[in-house]
Amino acid sequence: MQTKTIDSVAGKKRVILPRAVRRQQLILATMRCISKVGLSSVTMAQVTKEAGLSRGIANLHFERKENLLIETLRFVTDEYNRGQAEILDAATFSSAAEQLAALVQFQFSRSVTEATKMAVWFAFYGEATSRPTYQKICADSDARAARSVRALFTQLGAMQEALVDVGAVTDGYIALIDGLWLNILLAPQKMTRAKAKRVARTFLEGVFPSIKA
Amino acid sequence: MQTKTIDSVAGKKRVILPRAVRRQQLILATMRCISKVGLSSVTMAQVTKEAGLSRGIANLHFERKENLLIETLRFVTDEYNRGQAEILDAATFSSAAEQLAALVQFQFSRSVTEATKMAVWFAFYGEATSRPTYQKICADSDARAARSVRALFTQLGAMQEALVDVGAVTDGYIALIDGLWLNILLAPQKMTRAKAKRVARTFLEGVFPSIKA
Amino acid sequence: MQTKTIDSVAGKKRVILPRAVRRQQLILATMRCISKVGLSSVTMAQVTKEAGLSRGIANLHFERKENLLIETLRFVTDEYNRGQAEILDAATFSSAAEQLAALVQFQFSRSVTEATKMAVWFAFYGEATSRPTYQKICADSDARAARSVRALFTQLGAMQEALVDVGAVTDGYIALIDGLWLNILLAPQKMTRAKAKRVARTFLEGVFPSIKA
Amino acid sequence: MQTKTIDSVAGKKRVILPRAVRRQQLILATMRCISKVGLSSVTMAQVTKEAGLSRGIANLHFERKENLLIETLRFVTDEYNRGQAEILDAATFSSAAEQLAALVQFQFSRSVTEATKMAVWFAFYGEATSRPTYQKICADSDARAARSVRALFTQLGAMQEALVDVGAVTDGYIALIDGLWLNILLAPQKMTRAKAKRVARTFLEGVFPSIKA
DNA sequence: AATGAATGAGCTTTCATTCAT
DNA sequence: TATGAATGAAAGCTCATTCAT
Repeated sequence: MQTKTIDSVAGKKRVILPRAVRRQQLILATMRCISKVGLSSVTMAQVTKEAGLSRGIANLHFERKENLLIETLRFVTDEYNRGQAEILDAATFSSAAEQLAALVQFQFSRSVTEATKMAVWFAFYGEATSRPTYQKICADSDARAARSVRALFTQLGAMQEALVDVGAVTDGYIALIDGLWLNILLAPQKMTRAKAKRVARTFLEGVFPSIKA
Repeated sequence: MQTKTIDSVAGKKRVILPRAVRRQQLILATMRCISKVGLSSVTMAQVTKEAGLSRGIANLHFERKENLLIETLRFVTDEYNRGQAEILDAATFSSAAEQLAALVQFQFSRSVTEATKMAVWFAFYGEATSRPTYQKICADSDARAARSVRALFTQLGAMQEALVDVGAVTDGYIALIDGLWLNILLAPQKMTRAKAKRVARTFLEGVFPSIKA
Repeated sequence: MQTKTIDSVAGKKRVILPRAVRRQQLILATMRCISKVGLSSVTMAQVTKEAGLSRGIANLHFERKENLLIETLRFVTDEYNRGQAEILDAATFSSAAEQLAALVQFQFSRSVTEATKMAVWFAFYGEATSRPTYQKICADSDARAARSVRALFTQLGAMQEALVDVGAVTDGYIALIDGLWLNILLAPQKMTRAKAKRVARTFLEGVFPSIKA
Repeated sequence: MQTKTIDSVAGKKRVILPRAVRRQQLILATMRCISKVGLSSVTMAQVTKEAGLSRGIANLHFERKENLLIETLRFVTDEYNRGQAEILDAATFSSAAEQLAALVQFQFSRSVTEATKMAVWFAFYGEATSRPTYQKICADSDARAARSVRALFTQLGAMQEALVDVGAVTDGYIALIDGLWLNILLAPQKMTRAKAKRVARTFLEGVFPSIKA
């Protein structure tokens, strides 16, 4: 509704902050809104209210709603990719098996699987078919993620007695993770993080028996 | 195709058709629209135009847009569940292994994985978090699908030498299929139906060695 | 996605009228508004209110505000050109001199010089430089008007003893009329229609002495 | 030109210049903008950008957009009136006829008829009906201009054999000039300055035969 | 005096819904 | 039933204006 309400009563002080800070405030608010009302119902008014900022600020920093949404998707994918890279590119692990364990741990960490993020993730997946920009960002992120997983699997495969089809296994693993995330999103009480981790580990142990404790 | 016939019947002025026919015309048009422009951008005008019908007819048959969307989701999930049930409830298979093969075949059949349907499917998944109605329909459908898969897996598990954690395997398989569908949707040229079937079969053969030809 | 709550407040009876009627209602309302508040301040809300119609109807019939404005300009120029053509193309006059008198009479008729129309006319002239579409409509209208005036002047010129530079006279006459209109618009109490007619006639009599009664 | 010097002085950061200089920078920028995009589309952002100044400076020097526009109109009318006065009030001419020639020369000088100025002029005329302030400035300027023209015509009229209706001639001449300016603005390639001067001179020679060379 | 980030009123436009035909 | 003109709430966006720096 249009009524001049409570907001104006508060008589907020005008604060000036760096561009990057404002942008992140808005992106985080956007994530919360998408999670709350869905991508198709988010409005700029909601987002700015959620961020505790004025109506005009989003346009000041992102120009168009579309840009804010794209940056939000980028934020989520970048964050995930950075996290995964930290594990897979790290030299701190004594073995590939250990790295694998860390990967599973990360993929189903509270931070990665928190409802807000999962919701954002799948909200954009759902629109990706019809939005080339979303499509590209998702595809690029997926490809990057897959590449480093494949590298790890190649290492592990070399250690196995039997021949492993690394390509197929990578595809399968990636799909499995995506599917588990979807289940966590849709039925969090049925698919817990612990359960998901167990399923993922079972899959991996089936393929790479050597990693079994 | 059936729709063709229906469409061709539709003339220019005031053709009166059974309620069910009109509803299906609109639902199919909605699916095409969602696939084309995304769930968040579909408009009633688009849908009715796509269906070759008048602006007002959607409200006549569905009352609200929301209802049309819900019915569209129901249409897709029901169709899938009916198809899966046909296979899993059938007495025509000589063995559980054969039934499993048919299941995989079905899940990655052209009909099930066609872009339009996948797009609709994930469009609604993306909104499910924030829409209890979508959530429920998706959850119910998933549960039904999982139940019959689990039944089949239980049968197969009994035939194995080693003990199989049927629950975990079912969860894993369901997740794997969902993930593969997602990949087919997002990168169809990278994840083909053939590849997806191979990945699914590999997963199953890992768990149920007895099904290997 | 847009969701709408159903709250039908008691209101005006919904009347359905032909497209052409609605368009004209809106164009006339636009003219009144331009005259009242100026081209740069007209809003769609004002126009529809002035027309006694709903907020959405202008977009229904003109799609964009810009189109409504263009059609308004067209309406005014067409009406003028039609009126002028009626006089200059008419076979009902016994002499060119008579026709000339009728032209002056028309150009400063109450209908042509009414404040609303003059305001619209010059409002668009003022924007024409920066709007190719306005520019073109104005230029086309002017050219059409000039052509038939020139034809008449050519006839009259042939009847004169001295040589008349018809081109220059036409340009001068057209400019004079435009200037008089401008004065009528800006200072209606100083430049009356009667005065303007006298000035125009004096100009013409200076050039074509034969028309003097 | 003077502005150039001013502009080149303007560096990058916090150059402080006299109030009058800043105001003129902004007024000139406003004129260019009006000519480019039209009065109804000028924004403060555009103007300050055109002037190469910061967003906030216009408000600092003019308080409101409306004031800047009014000052712009004043600038244009004052400049014109000063120029015309220089000629008509001058004691340097040996005859009224010579003065008349100089007036025509001035009125269609490059400086007076340059596109930017003509555009500004008619942009404000177009809005004058609905804006008392514009209306008044235009009317005052017109009256001042008319007064001195009338004085000159009175002189010339006294030198004629036949009786001249000075009032009507002045009105006619003023209207003619306005109309010619309008034509120069709307169709500069059809109505050149030279042509306009010829038309004006022809008008004057018709009224004051004595001025003919 | 000068800057530009921040604000929010108000604009155009979209579109689900209603309803006369 | 069926149509599409009409409605108006609500969305995105613009931009004059304010004000901390």
